Amino acid sequence: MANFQKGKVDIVAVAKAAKVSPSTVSRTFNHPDLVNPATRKKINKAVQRLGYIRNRAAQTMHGKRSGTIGLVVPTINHAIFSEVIQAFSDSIDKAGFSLLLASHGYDLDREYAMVRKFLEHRVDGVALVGLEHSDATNRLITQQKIPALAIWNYSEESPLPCVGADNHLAGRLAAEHLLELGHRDIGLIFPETQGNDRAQHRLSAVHDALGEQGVSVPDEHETQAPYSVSQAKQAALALLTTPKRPTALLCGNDVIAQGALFAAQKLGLSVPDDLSIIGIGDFKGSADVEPGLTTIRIPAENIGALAGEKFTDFITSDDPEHFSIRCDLECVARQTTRSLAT
Amino acid sequence: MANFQKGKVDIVAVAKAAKVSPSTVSRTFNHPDLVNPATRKKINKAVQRLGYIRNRAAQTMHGKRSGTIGLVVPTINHAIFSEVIQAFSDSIDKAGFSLLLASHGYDLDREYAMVRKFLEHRVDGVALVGLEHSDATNRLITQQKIPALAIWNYSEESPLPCVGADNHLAGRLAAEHLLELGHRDIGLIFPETQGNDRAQHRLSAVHDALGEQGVSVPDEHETQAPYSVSQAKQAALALLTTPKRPTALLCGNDVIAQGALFAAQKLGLSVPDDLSIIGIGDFKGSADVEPGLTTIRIPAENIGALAGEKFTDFITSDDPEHFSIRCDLECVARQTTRSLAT
DNA sequence: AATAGTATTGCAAATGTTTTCATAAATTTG
DNA sequence: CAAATTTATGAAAACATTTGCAATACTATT
Repeated sequence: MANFQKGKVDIVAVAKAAKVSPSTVSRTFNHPDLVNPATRKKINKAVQRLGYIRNRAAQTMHGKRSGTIGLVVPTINHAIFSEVIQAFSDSIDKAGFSLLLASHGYDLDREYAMVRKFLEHRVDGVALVGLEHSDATNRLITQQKIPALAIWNYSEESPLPCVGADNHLAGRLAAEHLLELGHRDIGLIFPETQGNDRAQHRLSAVHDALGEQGVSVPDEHETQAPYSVSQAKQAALALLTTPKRPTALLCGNDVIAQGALFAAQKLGLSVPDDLSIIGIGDFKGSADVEPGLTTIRIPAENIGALAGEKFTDFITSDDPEHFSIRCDLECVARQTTRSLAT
Repeated sequence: MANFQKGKVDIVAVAKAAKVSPSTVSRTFNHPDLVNPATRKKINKAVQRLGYIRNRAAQTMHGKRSGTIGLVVPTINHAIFSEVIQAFSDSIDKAGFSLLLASHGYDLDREYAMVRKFLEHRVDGVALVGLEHSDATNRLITQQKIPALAIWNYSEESPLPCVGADNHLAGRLAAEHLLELGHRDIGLIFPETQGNDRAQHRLSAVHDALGEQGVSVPDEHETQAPYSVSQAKQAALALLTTPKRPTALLCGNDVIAQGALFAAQKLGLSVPDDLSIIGIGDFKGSADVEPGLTTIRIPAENIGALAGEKFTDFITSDDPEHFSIRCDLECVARQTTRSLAT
């Protein structure tokens, strides 16, 4: 039972089955208050019986919203972003939107391609991670007048509305924490900053903060590692076996910090007695490592949820007003850092 | 420059600008070989100048594929699935498809709702995680004749084509590894199995394998924890402080195993000397923990990539043929397990 | 009971594309 | 050079909806 013969079930099939006009069926969905309750019941029964499912493509063509939001992230499978995606997804789902997701692997040209693809699907908005995008992308967004949003980063100068944290501040907080604890020989492990403004902002702020206290980082104590525990571990192993080992490691994010922690353990160094380690991010799990990782907490869930909420508001509002939100950062001192002053 | 006045740019605007008919513009996109190269050039120039972007909604309405595939996962932000999502996304992207993503938090009714939502968007296929779905979902899929695929699990009896690993086997392999090492007092930490056939299959296979060797697990050595490092750590702490501590812990997955590892470290137990720990999954990072986690490797990337490839093939093929693929498992012995036989 | 509303429904046009069919132009063939 | 192909283009119908407008039926008012 259900699903009539082979034919497609569209709104006119339903109309026929309920002995009304297609317009009335359409109205039952879109303006139920305009149709007689009795008729509505008939129609719903027909819908049920035929297994009719609305066709958003047809609606979209008509100028209605598509009900989709495109999100383009650097990568999906790094703890960093998967939390934001989850929160964002849940949040827009509440407002009835579906998520189109794509990743570009830190390649801004691919990011452009993804945004284009989403525009073909007539998404109601595009959310991007970070503030650094190709000119082509920016042009595309303004030209097509598509609602756009930058997630994860916050900056006053952002051309796009944004919801996120100030990465300069994140870097500064991390540096200041170590400085306060008396560290002067500080090693730095950051990812490639090209096309990654998060990392870039953090790193430059770290240098600024250290510089203000007259601390400089020798070249052999500053190294690069991608956001991968194993590669960060390798990089940290190299750094920690240089002649004059630093007393603290400041890492571009928690994944790297975790790698550094494992490297230290591998070398038999006691953390935090022989070496302090601080990360940035406070990802799921950072609290649970042994010892618990000291880090600058970036509220990923908050950011994702807030971004989704504000963005859908923006999209559905008649007179949308611009917004940008700076989410608060916090230094979470756990067990991987300690004061040198003893 | 570019973007003419305020008006919408559609295919007829382009046609007008290039002084051809809309049909020709459409053909330029869909069957370029049928149109004169000179005309094509004119049209492309017009497209460029007007900033025209094709409208897939209109195409879809016409019966063309929407170019989207819906993927419904339990959660996005657990390492378990984020890797599969990443690989699947990349894989279908190569075939020109976009990913609609949703999560249901292990609630099969929400899964149904998500699938429905995707059908409204006229996705070209739906991929689900696992083999256990609500009747409503199964009915919906067959009724609507939508290509569907189960990812992550493999089973002969699956009503849906599937690409994944045999979780029974995974559980069995883990149990056998511990048995071979001589362990008889084995603790089990698994997530709630309700609505999670992966966990359920693994757990029942573990019991079977242990039972075959006459090993049984006392109630106080079998506990539940969700896929969360911190909660697993709590559960493990409780389990490890029972009067007669087991010599080995078999964990439902690597996240739990990692939590167990941290718990052991917190209690001052040496792994693997005082306690062996084995996980299931081999997630990113499992190799890098200190000590490296012994686990049953489930090739998430492979599964995601293969699933995407086969599924898009299936969808685009004229005479699609059914497929199901069982991905190989492997016991990766690292440093968290050791033999009791000394 | 006639008038003015109001509630309910249907008709038809519009949305942006693709594709079939027909036509015109160019090219090949005998 | 005429006939037969082939190539290139356009006209129009079709796809599944929504919505403004018009028509009808019903209710309330005097």
